[in-house]
Amino acid sequence: MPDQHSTLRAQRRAETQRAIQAHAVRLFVERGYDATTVIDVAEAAGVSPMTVYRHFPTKEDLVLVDQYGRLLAERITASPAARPLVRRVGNALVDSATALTRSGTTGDLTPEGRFLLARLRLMISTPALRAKHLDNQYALQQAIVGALGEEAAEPDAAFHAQAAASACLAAMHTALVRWAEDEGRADLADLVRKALVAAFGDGILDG
Amino acid sequence: MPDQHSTLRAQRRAETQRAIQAHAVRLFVERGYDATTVIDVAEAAGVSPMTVYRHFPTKEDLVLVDQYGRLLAERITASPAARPLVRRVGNALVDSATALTRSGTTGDLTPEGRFLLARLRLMISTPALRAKHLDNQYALQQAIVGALGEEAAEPDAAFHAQAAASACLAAMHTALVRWAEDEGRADLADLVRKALVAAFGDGILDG
DNA sequence: ACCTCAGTGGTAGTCACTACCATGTCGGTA
DNA sequence: TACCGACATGGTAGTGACTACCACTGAGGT
Repeated sequence: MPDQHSTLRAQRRAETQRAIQAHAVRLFVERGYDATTVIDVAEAAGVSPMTVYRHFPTKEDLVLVDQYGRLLAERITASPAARPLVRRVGNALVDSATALTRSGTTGDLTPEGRFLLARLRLMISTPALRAKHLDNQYALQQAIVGALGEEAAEPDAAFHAQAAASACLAAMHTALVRWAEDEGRADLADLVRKALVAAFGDGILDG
Repeated sequence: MPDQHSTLRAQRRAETQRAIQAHAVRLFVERGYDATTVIDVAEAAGVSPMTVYRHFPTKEDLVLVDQYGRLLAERITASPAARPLVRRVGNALVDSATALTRSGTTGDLTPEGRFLLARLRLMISTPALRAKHLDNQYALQQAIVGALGEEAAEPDAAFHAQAAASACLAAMHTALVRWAEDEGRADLADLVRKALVAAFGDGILDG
């Protein structure tokens, strides 16, 4: 069974990766990003420095790598193409925020939410992380615009698409920063909704 | 005359800095950013590597440092505070674009415009430069929002201000990218105007 | 003539990251 | 059961960005 083979390997690999990232973020929070070397992270995780680099191409990726960016992009491209772009993006943002931070029953932060909060604080306060994070967001913006296809072929349409996509992502970013400053007490999905309404008016939201 | 003293010193320093940056950008364009070391730049400029670092804190700043960011910020904060933010920012962007790229009489690109074009292409194509450039833009956004003072104290107003400022800067960025892709043939101020209109409608522009 | 100090150069070191090769170990196969 | 292959990992040696510390020089101002 080659399926099970690769599956087990992948699980093993994913677990190692998760452990390395968890130790990295913990150390970065405790000692600061710049004051922590990749060797420190490797020792804490019980692996060699080379293994760290095998799982994370750069030190920044120890904080920035997550599944949510790809998940968000999939969610956006999977939404009905007939609807306006800002609604598609807006709903994907709100849905993701809800799923990621609160458990439905208790309303408390999920462990993933707490981890995201720690990573966000690092991203906001550390210049190197902030810069690369913004570049990732810009790449997502280009992916969103690219998903429009020929719709954005002419200059004017392209300007519109870039403006709409960047405004969506800026709204998300503003909401994330506010959420992090608030220590995660506010509801992230709510903040995203408010930021989107502030940028585009009430029309974006469903229901 | 302590004035002349510091003035002459500053001129000397500024000239060295300009020469280093010119050689750096030329080499980056010729050989590529990653394939060019700071030592290469230092040798080309006829100075020691340490002198390069004295004038530019990081290798990225060899491409990113310019006076226009500060100039733009001053222009924005100097504009009448009574007017809407997007109009203030928009007019400052259009004015700066006009001043920086075309001579009034011939309509050709100024040397500064050609230099800006080369730097822009590097910023767009090199990940490290793009990331730090986006972080600089984000810092400018925060400065713009900060210039609003208590106007943006409440959450809702802050969301509005962040959304407006980021949309302005995204419009500028879109125009700059389009201008660079067009090899500088189009009129930058025109592109900025079109991007602003695409984002906000006709209302932003004066006259 | 002397002093000051900004601008510059040298040396040695840290750290992120890479290329190349060796090892082990686990899953599938004869 | 004995073997094989492939992937995850470890080691070594290097490059390049960047810093800390100290020394020199030359152009002001007294």
